[in-house]
Amino acid sequence: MDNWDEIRTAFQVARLGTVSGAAEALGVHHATVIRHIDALEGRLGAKLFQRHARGYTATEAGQDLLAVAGQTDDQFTQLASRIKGRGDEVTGELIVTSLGALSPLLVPTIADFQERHPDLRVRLISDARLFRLEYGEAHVAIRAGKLPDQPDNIVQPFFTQTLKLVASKGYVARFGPLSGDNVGEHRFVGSTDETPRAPYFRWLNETVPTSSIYFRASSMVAVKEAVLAGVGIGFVASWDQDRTDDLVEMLPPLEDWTAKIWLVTHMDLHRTAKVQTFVRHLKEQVASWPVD
Amino acid sequence: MDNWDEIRTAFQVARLGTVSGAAEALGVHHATVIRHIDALEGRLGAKLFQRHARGYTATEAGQDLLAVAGQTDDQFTQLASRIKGRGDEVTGELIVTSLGALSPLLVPTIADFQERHPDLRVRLISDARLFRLEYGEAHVAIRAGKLPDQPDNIVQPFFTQTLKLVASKGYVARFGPLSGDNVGEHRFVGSTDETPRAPYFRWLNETVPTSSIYFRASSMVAVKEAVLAGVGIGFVASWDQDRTDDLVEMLPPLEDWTAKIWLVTHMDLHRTAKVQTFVRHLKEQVASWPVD
DNA sequence: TCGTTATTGTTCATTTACGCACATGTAGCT
DNA sequence: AGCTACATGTGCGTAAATGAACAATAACGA
Repeated sequence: MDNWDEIRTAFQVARLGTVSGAAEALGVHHATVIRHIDALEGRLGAKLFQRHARGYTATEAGQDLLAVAGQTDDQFTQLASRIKGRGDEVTGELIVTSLGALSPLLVPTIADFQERHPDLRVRLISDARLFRLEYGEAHVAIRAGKLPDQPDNIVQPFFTQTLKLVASKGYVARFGPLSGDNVGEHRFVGSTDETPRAPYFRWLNETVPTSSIYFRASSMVAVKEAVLAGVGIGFVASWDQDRTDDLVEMLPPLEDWTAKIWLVTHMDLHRTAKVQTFVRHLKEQVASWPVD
Repeated sequence: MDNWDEIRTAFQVARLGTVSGAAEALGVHHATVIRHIDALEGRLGAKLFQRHARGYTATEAGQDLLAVAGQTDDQFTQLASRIKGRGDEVTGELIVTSLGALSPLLVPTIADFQERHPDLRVRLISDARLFRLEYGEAHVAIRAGKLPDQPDNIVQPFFTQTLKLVASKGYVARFGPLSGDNVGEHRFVGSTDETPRAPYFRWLNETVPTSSIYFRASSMVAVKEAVLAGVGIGFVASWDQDRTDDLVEMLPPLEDWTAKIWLVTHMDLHRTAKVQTFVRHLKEQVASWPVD
């Protein structure tokens, strides 16, 4: 049963009773309708209609087709309106992938968004591996660093995160302050990555001898916990430092210690209302984030 | 949502995940598949798939289409097998139109046929007006006289009915026998039709003065009843005369008093198993009819 | 790291399907 | 009877959809 268009043509003929009427309804020439019917009947090896001067009368097979194709027509019409409508409404599932460290900022914002759109189910995923927007793994990604130029991705600046080199009060009480010439006497918390992309970790690698890095973690959450535990001196986002009064700044901030955070969407989904609305909401809410 | 073929193409892409796979499944070139998808998405104003090097991933809209078109595909497949299969089985409805007078012979034969095919519903219709096979009003028609040459009708001889000019015993006791020269003294039963097509009624019109026809009826059933009631002399089928011993033959049979009975089917339905089986059954059973 | 394979995407020639015009036939109405 | 309106059916030229070939890119494995 290949060629669904011929079924659709036969459906209109069965429904209207004439080739001419079906042709008008379908917006094609009546010769085309006749050809479709002939081809379909030939392929099925059965007559769908009895032909006469007043029109086409459906046989039992034709009436069967009428019933089946009628349902199909309804379902396709509903499908089309669903698809057309879905682009304008914020429902279904929204998949956001983000740096795990941003969760404390992101989750309340998402919760607020969900408050405004109760029908929206949200999945917030954070993982070591990169989720690929072009495979449909997520609708919106929040990423750091300048991304490899994925041509189908739409990248826009979200905010700039300032990091501070901090340590716990307990650490300072034990090891003292940090200055330009006593680096070797201090303990640091760094990244597990040998060649980190983040500029502050690269600054750490260049400035601090490997032997002074006593703790390595793969996530910024773990880094912060290590610093809080007094393991050593490490980088913590400025907004994250503000959430506790146990962390003291060990050096004045440098230019390199800023991380641009990007908002990434896939081209195909970017203009949908769901993504658009969420992105707009993120940009509005970021103004109230303590990130500058 | 016009162009169901594009939906079918999109369905295969959503199902298989790649354009190439869909193209192979559909038996078309992959360029065609891409064009269908692009056209469909353009018309819907929404993306059905996210394109990447590994294939096409269905968006929510594409998954919706996959579900709907999957059902459609199943239904169409079932429809096709039903239509193909239906031609080979004797089920559903069989509509037979016949001369009302033949019912006593026809009904037992149809009942026997129905015994062999229990799933068959039968409608036997007899009416003054002609039921038209080309409008699907009946599958099989049993008709008398040579029909106007309907090109789409398949006409085959069924049997030849011999009529006899008879009267009731009561009539004979009262009016005496009929001979060539006492026609004017007798009473006759004729047709309501001014110019009857049946040759025996035309013989009656030519031989008997109009004033001698005391009873006119439109159906042969009524004619027979009138004759039985002693109203006059009339034509009754020979097999019908045999069913009672109250009717006596008034004149020896003439050549003109035979009526050819035809079996008529429509071209489009003639080769279906239902019609074929029924026609074969009729021809087998007519041998046991008392019509010669 | 470099082929290999399996994808998508684009251009151009060709086939196929379409629309047009005309013929034909039927039903209904004056 | 004849006229009108509406239906199916058919041949032909054209436009649109298709297929083939090629390009490009990404994932995979040795």
